[in-house]
Amino acid sequence: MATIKDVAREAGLAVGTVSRVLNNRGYISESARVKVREAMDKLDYQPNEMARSLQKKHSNMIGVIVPRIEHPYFAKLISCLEEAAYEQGNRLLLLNSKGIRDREHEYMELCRRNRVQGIILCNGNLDLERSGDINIPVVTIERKMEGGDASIECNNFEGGVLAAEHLIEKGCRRLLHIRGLADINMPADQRGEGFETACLQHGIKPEIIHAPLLEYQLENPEDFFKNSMDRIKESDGVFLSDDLLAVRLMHACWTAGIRIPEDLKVVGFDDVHFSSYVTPSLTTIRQPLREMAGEAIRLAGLLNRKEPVPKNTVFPVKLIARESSS
Amino acid sequence: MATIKDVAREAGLAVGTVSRVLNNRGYISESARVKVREAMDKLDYQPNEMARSLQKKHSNMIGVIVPRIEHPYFAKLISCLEEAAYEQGNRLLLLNSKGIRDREHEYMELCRRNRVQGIILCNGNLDLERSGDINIPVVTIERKMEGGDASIECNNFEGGVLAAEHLIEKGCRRLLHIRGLADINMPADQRGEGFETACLQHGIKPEIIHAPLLEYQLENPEDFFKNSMDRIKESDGVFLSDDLLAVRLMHACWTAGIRIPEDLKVVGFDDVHFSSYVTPSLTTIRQPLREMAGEAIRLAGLLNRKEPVPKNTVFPVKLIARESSS
DNA sequence: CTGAATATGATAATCGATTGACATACCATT
DNA sequence: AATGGTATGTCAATCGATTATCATATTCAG
Repeated sequence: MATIKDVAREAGLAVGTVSRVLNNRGYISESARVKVREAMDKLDYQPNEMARSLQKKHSNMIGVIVPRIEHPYFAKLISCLEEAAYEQGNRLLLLNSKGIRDREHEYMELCRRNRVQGIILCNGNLDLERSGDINIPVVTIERKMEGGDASIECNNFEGGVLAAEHLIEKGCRRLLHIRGLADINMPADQRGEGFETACLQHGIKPEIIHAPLLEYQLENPEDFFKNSMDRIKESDGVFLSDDLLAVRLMHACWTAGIRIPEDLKVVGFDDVHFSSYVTPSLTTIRQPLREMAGEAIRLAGLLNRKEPVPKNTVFPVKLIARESSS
Repeated sequence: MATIKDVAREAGLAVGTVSRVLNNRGYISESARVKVREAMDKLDYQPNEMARSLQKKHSNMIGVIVPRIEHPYFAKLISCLEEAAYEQGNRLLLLNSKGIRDREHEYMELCRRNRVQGIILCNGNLDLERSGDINIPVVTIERKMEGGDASIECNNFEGGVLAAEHLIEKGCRRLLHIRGLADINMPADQRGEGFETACLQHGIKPEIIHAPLLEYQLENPEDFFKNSMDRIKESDGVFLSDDLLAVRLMHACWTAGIRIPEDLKVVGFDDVHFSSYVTPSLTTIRQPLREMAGEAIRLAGLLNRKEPVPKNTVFPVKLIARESSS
């Protein structure tokens, strides 16, 4: 493949001049620009990013570590991150930790080996002390981590409040909250807190069911709903901590003959891809993922340039009313 | 960050020896190995992959270009690709073309700039001639491309046949096929061919509706199903060219009071994440994505080493019977 | 006409690792 | 004692770009 020297020779210019054209630095005449561009086209030249990164001491990549690519929430998040990275001239090095601690740690080191500009860490389980000495900016999304440089989350508490108020407004009085049980303290736990708080303010004491999750999914959906069905039947409005859980509940209700929304109104959280087209379509709390992803990438860039950034940014959420609570 | 020289100094060895330990090449004593490992740990050394890639003339990355990350089919595919890449020591450079021709082409060049080992091209629209002179292996998945070095697909035709036979076996006689209309000739078109062929063999002439797609999704679902509802009502079994389409059909049927599976049996294609838990759960044709992804990564590696590979590999499909056709 | 601004060339160092050539040891065998 | 395998050191080139320095040449304004 052609190198910058080939381009210089072809254009009849010095290597330094070509480099200045490429990086738009110093004095360059229009004629030089044209000559370089023509030579590049003729030789089908693409600058070697490896060499550039080596010289610049960092690549143009951003490492993204998620626990599950296929999960619709993460799929959406990755999509937003890719778009944001593209806009800011960065690339995504996508790494799937599968919630495996060792894998997550291994991927952090891999990011260092590749001299990424920053690491976006989504949820996951990484313990703090092991990654304390990483000298690459770490931005977390929807996850607490003391070792991180910046964290981004949505207003989970407010989301719970919105869900409660919506259900109450729709006439529900026997409220239930089903929350996924993660192994460490996550910002998402605040969803339930907000829900409870709002319920109590309206004089309602909600039921709460903890659902054991494995890699962000129910371990055994059939058993879980079978065991919980009595309590579900006693309620007329339920808020689930994520849309995946909500859709599974709706399926269990369909099987059990509980009609949604007539018998039971359902509100989820996240507003993932399928939420708008499942049957019935799902009322949910939407996280502004596009904005959150954009901010994460932006902060990673700022941190890379040693500029100060806010330690924690909270984005507003919005209730999207659909059929499941109409 | 520590360099190989620092490690050599710390271990009291020469740079060459350290390099040989790192790359497991030539003669190395156990004591040298230990000393190097200890020095690496002490200095928290991570080899600079940029420097390595520059020297080796290719990175350890594989570029993956998809038209939509968030689409559940691609999310699953990306997940499988990441896993396969991990197993073979490669990383994923994830690029979302959004079906935009220029973006896809831009991303191909970006892959060249990053000296990726290979490019996995999923569906998408890239025209052939523009990428003919790419000197990086290109493996396509579910997509025809003359310029590609290898293509991988599932047995789409057979999938259509399985769908038809399943519906007929379940007692359906008024069969319908709704297919997404892509702008170029894709392997997925064979799904409909297989369906038709099998129907005709059983003496049934299926109805066919073409659904206009935009970026692998219905442009206007409400209008589409409103306009098609009469023909849908006349049938008792429908095969859709993908699960996303199938779920939207099920929603439209729910709205229109058509019961699934009692009034209409539904079969989709792909077996994406939600297919097993939507209401009702969706009978579908499963592509062996894990195997297809593994093969794609494997072929990219072989091609990179100039080894011969099969030009086209077709994987078997399997019908997964669920509630929507029971 | 002179000095400043503009434009480019030539050259070399640098980023961090790989690799090969060559030299030099220390062991075992035979 | 000679031979050959094992283990390592030294040194230098290389990958492809960036960047700084210094030199040179042109152009233009005052």
